Amino acid sequence: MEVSRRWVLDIKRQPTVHLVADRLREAIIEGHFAIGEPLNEARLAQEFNVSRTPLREVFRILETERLLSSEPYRGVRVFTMDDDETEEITAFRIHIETIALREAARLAKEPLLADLREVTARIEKVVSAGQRDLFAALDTEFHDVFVTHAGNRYVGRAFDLFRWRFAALRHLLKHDEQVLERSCNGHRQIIEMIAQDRIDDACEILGEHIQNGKNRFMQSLKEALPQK
Amino acid sequence: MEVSRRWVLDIKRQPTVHLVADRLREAIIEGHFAIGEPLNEARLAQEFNVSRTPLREVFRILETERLLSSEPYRGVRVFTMDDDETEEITAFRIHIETIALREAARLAKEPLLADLREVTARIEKVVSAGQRDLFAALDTEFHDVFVTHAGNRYVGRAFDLFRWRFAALRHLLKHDEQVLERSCNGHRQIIEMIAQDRIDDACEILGEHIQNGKNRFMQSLKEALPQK
DNA sequence: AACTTGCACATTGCATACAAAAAGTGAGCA
DNA sequence: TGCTCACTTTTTGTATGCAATGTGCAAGTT
Repeated sequence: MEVSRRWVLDIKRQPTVHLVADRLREAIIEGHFAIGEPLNEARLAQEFNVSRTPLREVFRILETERLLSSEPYRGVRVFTMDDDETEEITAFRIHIETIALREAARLAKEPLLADLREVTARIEKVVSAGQRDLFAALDTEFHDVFVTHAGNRYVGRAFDLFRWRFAALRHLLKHDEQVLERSCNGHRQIIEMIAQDRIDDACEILGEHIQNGKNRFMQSLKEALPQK
Repeated sequence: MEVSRRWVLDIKRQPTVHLVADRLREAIIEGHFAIGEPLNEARLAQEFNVSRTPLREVFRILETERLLSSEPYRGVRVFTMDDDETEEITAFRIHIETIALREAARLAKEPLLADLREVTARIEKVVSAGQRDLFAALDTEFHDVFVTHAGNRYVGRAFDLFRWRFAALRHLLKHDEQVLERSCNGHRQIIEMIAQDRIDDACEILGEHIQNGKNRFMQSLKEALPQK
């Protein structure tokens, strides 16, 4: 059995479905489509230089990930979120991130703190340089740190239930100086609380931090959805 | 808008992908395939009386739901779980069900209790009749009650991350009288604690209840996986 | 004018055909 | 026996064509 050298050959061609799925997911996250925008199979297939068959498989994947929604014989469109869902996703996000924070602090406190500080340093550099457009991506990174140290794949998958949506929506947000400053403050406080083993306090602040973003999201969503 | 009579026309044909996806998912859950069993596209398509094209879309859906895993050019197979994953899924399940219990008790205590009691009554009837094979499905129902009353779609989706797997695996479990009795006891205690607004205690018992099942699952999985 | 009806066109759903990769087979050889 | 290598068979991956469904528009009716 030639399994021993398998890794050598792993440059092998990936089926187009994976490639296209990754590219389309990224395109959605990067905001290249509007919220709720319908996607035309034939046209999109042509743009990706593939046939409709693999593209349809991609649609089913992203549909299951809830980045797309579909109706029979009417095609797929980019996800949307109403106010109810925004409330629910926020409540859920607080739950999951709290779990991740607690687990990460319990299992790997020092690596966690190191990574949080590293990301925070980059954030502050960006903020003080006035590059507000870069903030959102880094903020996402900050929150990702908790999951990566929580050491539980299912927590990661639960995270994925909202991560893509927030990633996609963050392009709608406008950050002013005040918001950025408050957000950075939150990050600093969370790190401090973890360092002092005041985990309950850290979770409390994390929850408020997430909650703070919610209303701004809801506002941005309304502006992005003129329909009805 | 003619939405008022929409139900009249709702007999319209569902695309086969949905139908096949539901049937295949159910087949996996009902244990018609072995853990890790490879699925042959052409053969399965023939059995479902569809072509390979829609079946492949179904594969992508169930793959994203993690009921199937796939390797390029080597097809898909039914999921498996190693010990690590069993640990992680159990820890995660406790987290999510605890969240669901708390939210349900907060938002809809009385309907929650009513449903829990109703399911419990059916469970006890089945147990006292010695129909042990029906127990697992009803136990799943018991746990579902928390989610349905938690009023948060994302909690439901997080639940789905492990629900299908447990549903599929429960067919591997053998229940003896003692285990069933202990399980019923757990249910009764949980209901009692919720009724008395002792939510922390209820969560504690729920956690132990779930944890109890873990080792039996791990044992059953080992027996079902002779490979290596 | 508002509201249906019929029809052409656009788009999705599915089956088939072909291409590409993996798995199986067996002869040849040490 | 155990190994390699060429070849065949099987299986997966992708493209194309046709059928089924939805959409838009214009003519006809009240």
